[in-house]
Amino acid sequence: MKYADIIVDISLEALDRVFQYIVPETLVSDIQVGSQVLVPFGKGNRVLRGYVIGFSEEPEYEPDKLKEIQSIQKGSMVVESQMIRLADWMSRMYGCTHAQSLKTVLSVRRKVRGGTKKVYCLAVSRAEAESEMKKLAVQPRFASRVALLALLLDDNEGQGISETEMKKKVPSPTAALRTLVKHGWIKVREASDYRIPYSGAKDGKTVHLTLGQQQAVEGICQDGRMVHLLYGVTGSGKTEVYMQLIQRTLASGRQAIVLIPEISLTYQNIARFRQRFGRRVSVMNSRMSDGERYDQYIQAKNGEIDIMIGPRSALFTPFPNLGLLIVDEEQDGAYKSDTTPKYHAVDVAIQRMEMCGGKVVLGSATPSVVTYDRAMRGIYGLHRLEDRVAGGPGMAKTCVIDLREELKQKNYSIFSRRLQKEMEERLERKEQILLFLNRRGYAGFISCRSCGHVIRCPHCDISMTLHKAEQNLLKCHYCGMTLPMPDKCPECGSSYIGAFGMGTQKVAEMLAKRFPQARILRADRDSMRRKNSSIEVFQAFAKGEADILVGTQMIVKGHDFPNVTLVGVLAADLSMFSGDYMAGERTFQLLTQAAGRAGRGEKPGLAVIQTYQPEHYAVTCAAAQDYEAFYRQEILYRRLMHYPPAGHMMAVVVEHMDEMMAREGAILLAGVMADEEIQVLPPADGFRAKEKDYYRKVIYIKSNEINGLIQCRKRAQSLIHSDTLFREMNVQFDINPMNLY
DNA sequence: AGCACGCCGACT
DNA sequence: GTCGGCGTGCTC
Repeated sequence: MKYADIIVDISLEALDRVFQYIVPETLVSDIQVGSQVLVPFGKGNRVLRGYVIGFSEEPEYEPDKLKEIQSIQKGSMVVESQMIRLADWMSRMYGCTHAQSLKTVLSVRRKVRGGTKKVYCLAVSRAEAESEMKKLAVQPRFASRVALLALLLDDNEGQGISETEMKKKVPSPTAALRTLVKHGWIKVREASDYRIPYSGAKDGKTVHLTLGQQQAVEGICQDGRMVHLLYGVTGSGKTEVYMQLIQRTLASGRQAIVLIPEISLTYQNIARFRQRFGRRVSVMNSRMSDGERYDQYIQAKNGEIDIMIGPRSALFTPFPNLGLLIVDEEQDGAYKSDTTPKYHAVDVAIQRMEMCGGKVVLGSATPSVVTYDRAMRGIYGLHRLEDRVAGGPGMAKTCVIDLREELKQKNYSIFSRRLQKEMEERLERKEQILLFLNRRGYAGFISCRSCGHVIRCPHCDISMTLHKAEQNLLKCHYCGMTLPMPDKCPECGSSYIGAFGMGTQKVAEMLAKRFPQARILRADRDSMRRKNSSIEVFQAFAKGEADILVGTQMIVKGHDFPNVTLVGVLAADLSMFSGDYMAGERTFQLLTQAAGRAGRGEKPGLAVIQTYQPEHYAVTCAAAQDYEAFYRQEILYRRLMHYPPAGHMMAVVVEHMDEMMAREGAILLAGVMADEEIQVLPPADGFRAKEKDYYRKVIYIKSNEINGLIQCRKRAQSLIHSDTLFREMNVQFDINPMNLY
């Protein structure tokens, strides 16, 4: 006997779980995951729409209570079916439950369905209602009805009251509402709360593509491969290529999704999309409420829009015939979800398009090593936009400053002499300066100020981090290896060795001391707590209300500042030794982006990169703006160490209130996961070993095949479910992690 | 959400 | 006794 796991009517929160049904013999050959079926449900066996999410051979519920599936909806797979198959894939890939992946993919399930909500209002005149109320008030058993009528008489200004509002004032109004409606005293009305869509006009102007842009568009359309990398520097006109591709997609009756890392980032570009495609475009952002997002999904499903622009979650827009999925700035870390399921938007995008037969276009000026490797191996199509569009900004000059040399020259300041000189010039000429502190992923690594040497784990070849709490031990957080903190540099014997650290606040203070005449603005997490203050600070700086803007990565990803002609990277080392295998890639990307911030206007720009390791390829290649050279170096390291794309990795994060328990759990898990095909590193302390009373152990696993990781995760999960030791334990799995745990 | 079951007070 | 109102809990 075959049984199917089915979820019914996805718009209902209360029914958000799996029900098992018998698959009748006649349907066995037709049914599959994602199939839409009709099933009898509840006491009255009313027929509901359901979706198949899986099968089993054994009943997991009292067999005599199981009902049979009534029928399968034939014909084309509707959007929901596609999305459910996608969720099913995510569950298997990322090891989460169906409930978790369905919540992500179907994203918004509201208490009230369909963008409208039910409200109650009087069906009779106020006078009639009042007399009825007085009649009922004589008997205490009508208390609920009296209260409800009073409520409706009280604040009814014609808009009605929803049941949830009533629940706040009357204990349980459902039954009383039922009788009142039945007797005709009150009625139900559907109140629409559709958002007003954007109503802008198209400009309808024709655009002339450069030769490179034309070749990219034709190449992507004619090439049989599904995934394409559009590789071009900022200002090379990727957006125009996107728009052409979208236009063709729409012309063939299909829809398109454009993913962008963050909404503020490409504000200008969104305006361009709107001008071009008018009201067929919808824009989603991460600050939107579930309700607003739901309305957009409904519009997409109903064919009222055909283009969705937005962050990660826009990936799940239920377009019925999606033909194109663009991921702009595909290397951006924001595409990796930090909550379960920890999916990567690029991978899910590819999976979704495989299911509906469309194309994926990944755009970037500094592609991720994984993506570029696939393009180099011919798995993805590769299209280069070599030239900058005429009239656009020129390339900034770069210069690398060796901070070891500054130390030798007795300059102990955090600003090199060259940077100071350039800053003075800019201040005099009334041009603006960006000072960038790349603290992203920063962990306290140990380096020598004198020779630049950084202490790395002998096994994992990543920089080790200092744990002051434990007698100054150095730890590798991949394999857990520890070393004593040396008092002299093992390379050159200098005693100028120590933890590297610097804060934006400290920089701002030193800046004020050195340049008392300059007006300084700060932009980092701490100074940006208030919701809109980042926009305010950026706008103030753009208007010229300050001379220097000091900040973290947000300033290199922020707006264009045409009057900025100098960008200073205070210590490239901060991101270069962050203690994971992606440190080099991240540094190269940040430095390239920082350099790109200088000279966006007509004036020539300069980027000054300060570092203790000027010979590191992430620095030299970024300074030369040479992505190819960087890739060639980086891929060697990845292959040598079997890091992605040469292999796959999984982080298993184990958290418990008690450190011994966390350790024991991690050891047990590492034990069941071990296998000849894969390499399980010994459990190590997390990068943040303790957080909010929870101790954190991390196990890293490497495997050439992703299936190896999925298999060993399955073994770990069945241990977690069977052993009571894991009851109080929080265990998370992350395939190809991008952050430190 | 919708449906039924069971409890409770009032009424032919 | 039985009828209708009302609260509660379940739906494979």
